Amino acid sequence: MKLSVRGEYALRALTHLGLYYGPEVLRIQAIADEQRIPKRFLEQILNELRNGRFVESRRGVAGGYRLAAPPDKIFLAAVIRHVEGALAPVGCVSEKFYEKCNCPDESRCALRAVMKEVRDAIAGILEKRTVADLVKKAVELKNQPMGADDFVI
Amino acid sequence: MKLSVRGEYALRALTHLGLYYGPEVLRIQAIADEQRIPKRFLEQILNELRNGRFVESRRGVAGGYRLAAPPDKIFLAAVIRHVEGALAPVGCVSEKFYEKCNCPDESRCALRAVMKEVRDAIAGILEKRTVADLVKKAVELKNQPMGADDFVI
DNA sequence: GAGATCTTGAATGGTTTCGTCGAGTATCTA
DNA sequence: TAGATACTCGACGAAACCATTCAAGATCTC
Repeated sequence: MKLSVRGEYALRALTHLGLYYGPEVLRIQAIADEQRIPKRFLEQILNELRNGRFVESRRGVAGGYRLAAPPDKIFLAAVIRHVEGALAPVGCVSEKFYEKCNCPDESRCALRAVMKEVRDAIAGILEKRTVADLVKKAVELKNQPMGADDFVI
Repeated sequence: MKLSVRGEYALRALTHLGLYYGPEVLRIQAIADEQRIPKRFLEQILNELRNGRFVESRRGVAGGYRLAAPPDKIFLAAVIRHVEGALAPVGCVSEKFYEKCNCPDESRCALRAVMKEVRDAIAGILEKRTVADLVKKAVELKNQPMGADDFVI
């Protein structure tokens, strides 16, 4: 039940932009270098995020991207839905990207109930979390000494 | 963040087998017909479930499949992990199918914390739910009148 | 022994994913 | 105004994956 690489890159790029949130823009090359994301692929992803109004861009010599809203207004659920579609593990319990499944009788599908539970749990987390949370965490982690083992939540 | 069709078919087949749990076996054709799953594909899936010891089989004229354990001992998390791998949305927070990601510094990855939260939520549900829960739900839904609207959890 | 059904390993075609490319457009600076 | 830089758009390609199928063999019951 994987988040796509595209989705992951989108979130990492937004986190990076969140770290530098302000009037200035960051160049794609800079984000790509820092986050080790292929530049041309990142171009495509940022363009899509611009379409979703998560970022805004400026062309030209001093061009680049920046967040289109404050980090605490950009919910992770919205980003993931925009970039890759439903959060729900099966289409028929998706509230925003409903897709009929092929089971014989959807109104009698036992699996649906459990999958709705999973969908609600995922949405419950991602609809609360924002880019600000990621930024805060990134700053925390940046400031902790090297060599720390796996952190715990 | 989709469950694959394979994973879904596996769970539906197990639910069906759970409905008829007992010493007798069900033929693949019967499960396929009832659940509208392509027979040859289902053969492959059941074989994999047999490898994971979720079902057992008997060959020959009276051949077929049945659950290898009581329905309330077959956890959905175990099934999904067997059939399609990690529950976690990103490999680097998977506890059972760890995969390094490509971010620059995993120990400083802000996204990991949120994705671990999501992983824990998904696992929290699926490690509690069993095939017995699906069977119980299936029986409930079967016994309710036609025409009922979307059920609620 | 025939027929029915599982078993194994491989194959196929379509789709998706990840990533790239070329050319165009816009903007800024010298 | 020209050149440089960076965004924008639409398309492309390889690889991987997914959903599904196939052929032949093994097993079991009647």
